[in-house]
Amino acid sequence: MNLKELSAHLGLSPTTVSRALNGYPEVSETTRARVEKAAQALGYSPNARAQGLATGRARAIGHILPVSHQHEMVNPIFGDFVQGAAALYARHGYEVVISLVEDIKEEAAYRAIKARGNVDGIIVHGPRMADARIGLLQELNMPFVVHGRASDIHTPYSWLDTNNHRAFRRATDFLLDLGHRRIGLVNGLEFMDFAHRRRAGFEEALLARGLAPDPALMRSGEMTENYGFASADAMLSGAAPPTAFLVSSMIAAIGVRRAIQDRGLTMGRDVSVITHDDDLNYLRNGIDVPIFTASRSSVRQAGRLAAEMLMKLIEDRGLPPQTHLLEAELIIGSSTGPAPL
Amino acid sequence: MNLKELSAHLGLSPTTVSRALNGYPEVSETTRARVEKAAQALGYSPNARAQGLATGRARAIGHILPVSHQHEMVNPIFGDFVQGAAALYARHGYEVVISLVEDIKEEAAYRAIKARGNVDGIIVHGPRMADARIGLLQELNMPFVVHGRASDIHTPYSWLDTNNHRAFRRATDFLLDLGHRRIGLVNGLEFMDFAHRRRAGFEEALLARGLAPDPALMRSGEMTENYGFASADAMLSGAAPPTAFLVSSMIAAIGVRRAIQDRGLTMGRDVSVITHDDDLNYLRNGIDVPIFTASRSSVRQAGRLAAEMLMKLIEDRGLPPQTHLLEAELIIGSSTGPAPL
DNA sequence: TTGAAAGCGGTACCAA
DNA sequence: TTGGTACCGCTTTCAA
Repeated sequence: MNLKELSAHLGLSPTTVSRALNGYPEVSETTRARVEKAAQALGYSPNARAQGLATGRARAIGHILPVSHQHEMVNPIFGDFVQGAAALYARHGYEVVISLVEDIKEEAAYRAIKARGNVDGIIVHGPRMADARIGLLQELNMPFVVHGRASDIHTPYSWLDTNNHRAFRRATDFLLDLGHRRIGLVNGLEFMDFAHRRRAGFEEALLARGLAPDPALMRSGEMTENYGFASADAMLSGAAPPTAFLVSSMIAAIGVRRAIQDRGLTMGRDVSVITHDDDLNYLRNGIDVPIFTASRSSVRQAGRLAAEMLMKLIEDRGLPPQTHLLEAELIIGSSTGPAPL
Repeated sequence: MNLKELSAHLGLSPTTVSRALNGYPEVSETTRARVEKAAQALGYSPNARAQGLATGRARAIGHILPVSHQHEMVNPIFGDFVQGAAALYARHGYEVVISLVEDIKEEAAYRAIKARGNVDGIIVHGPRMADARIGLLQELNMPFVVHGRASDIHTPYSWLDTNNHRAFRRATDFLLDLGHRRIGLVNGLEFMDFAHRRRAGFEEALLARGLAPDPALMRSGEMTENYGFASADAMLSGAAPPTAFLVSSMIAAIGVRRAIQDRGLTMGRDVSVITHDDDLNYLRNGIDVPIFTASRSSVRQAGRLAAEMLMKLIEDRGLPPQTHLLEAELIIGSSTGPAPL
């Protein structure tokens, strides 16, 4: 059932039927009612491609996942983020299109996405410090919102981020307040913007107490369990091992905890661990780590916010860049908690 | 840059340029080379909507997530599944379109998806026992692959599933072999097909040893942490509490373990827990549960397989239904393991 | 208030 | 081997 058939069925022109269905004012109310009833009854839905071709709008948002050859950056929070966003898009009649883009072919890929024309806007995931995608999308005049930020880019653009700096500043302060002086940082890849900010927050807290960050206690890498294990193991076998760890990812934290256990040390007594990027459920389960929340529900919430921002930008192209900074919570109600020294 | 402009630039007709770019044999090699070079240089990419309108093919696959008003069925494995699938689609030039569909409006939504025409095929997630979507999609002549199965549907259709029955049969046997006789089943909603099959496997194992399934030790519900807690707590406070739990989801298992701990019982000594739907990482971390794998990587693998099946169906409409049954592994190498009685 | 007709950017048939 | 032309299904000007 397409527009032509529907209009023939009604004895009207396609023009009138289109206008009736799209809420144009010049259609008589009786006609509109008749058209809407018939459309409903016959199960007519406009063909999105034809509509898009005629209007130049796709009514779809692209979510771009960078995939890298160097490191397998499967982002575990992506699913929740998209789920939150999709719920909002659906309410506004937008679809979600997901593309995996290899970082090598990035520029060509974005240009092709623009040319292919099946999205009206883009959510950029996993920004690097000096992410070339931002300038590129601006040049292409494609509306976009970055989930995260790019510290080295100084032109204004729309983003939404958690306050990684403050979260790690507070987490470090918390450990320092407990008396810890040698804290190991197991961080993500530091060309990723979030990892950079986390490290900055960590160092700021140390410096504020007159402590010099010790390079031997700071690691950066792709956040796998093995990376967490290797990092913690190396630090623990050093001359002056840490009494606490601040870990940028729950997955890496698993490795860190394994390294601690393998040495016969006791979590929460000999060594403490605080981690980010996690779900509160783990906490309630009595695992002895306080957690900076990037809980599943908070990630969905971020997705919803990002969707809202982007749709606003698409529908009002004159809008200035939108930004939003979410605060991470430090949860301390764990069963044992990090050990004071 | 569109086809018309490109062809004008080359002094050729749009027809010829289109043929050159799409690999038609009747174009001379010199022309093709010239066209391809120019397209590359000028950054031409065909407009997907126009192409789709002309060909009737969208080069996109829809992933439909049912959202329910009764229960918040956010599927935690969805992200990984889509990630696996998307990697395969990308290789074949397909995009992924995600739609959230409310179960109430299901029929209308699927008809609209068909009519809108921006996907060539659909992956159905979260099938129920007698899932109406299967008949509907067949009626609509829309290629589809179900992730899971629908036991009450007997017409042939394409699906890909893990062997839930066998996984739970084996898990139960394992506990029975260790001497457990009172095993609590904390299952998903049993109108969901996977939960039904898991229960069947559980009961089969009991019956095979002449044990009658005890309704007091079997629960069905949406798999949240609180549900796991409430279920386990109720069972443990019963007249004859279970000595082991078989739990259909890691999230619910967290609640189960909390209930055990709250009673002062020790996991892996007083009460054992086996769970499904989990990541091996937890195991390696020494948590004392053996696990039926639906690990993140295995879910991605399932996504890849489903994508492959669906693209085959789309490209060869005459193909008979494709099916694929994945076996879940029982991993027993945990640090403590379930306690023998 | 309604309709005819010209696109939107491609593809594919038919003719040359 | 190449080009002209109709058409995919809808929107939107312009005219009636």
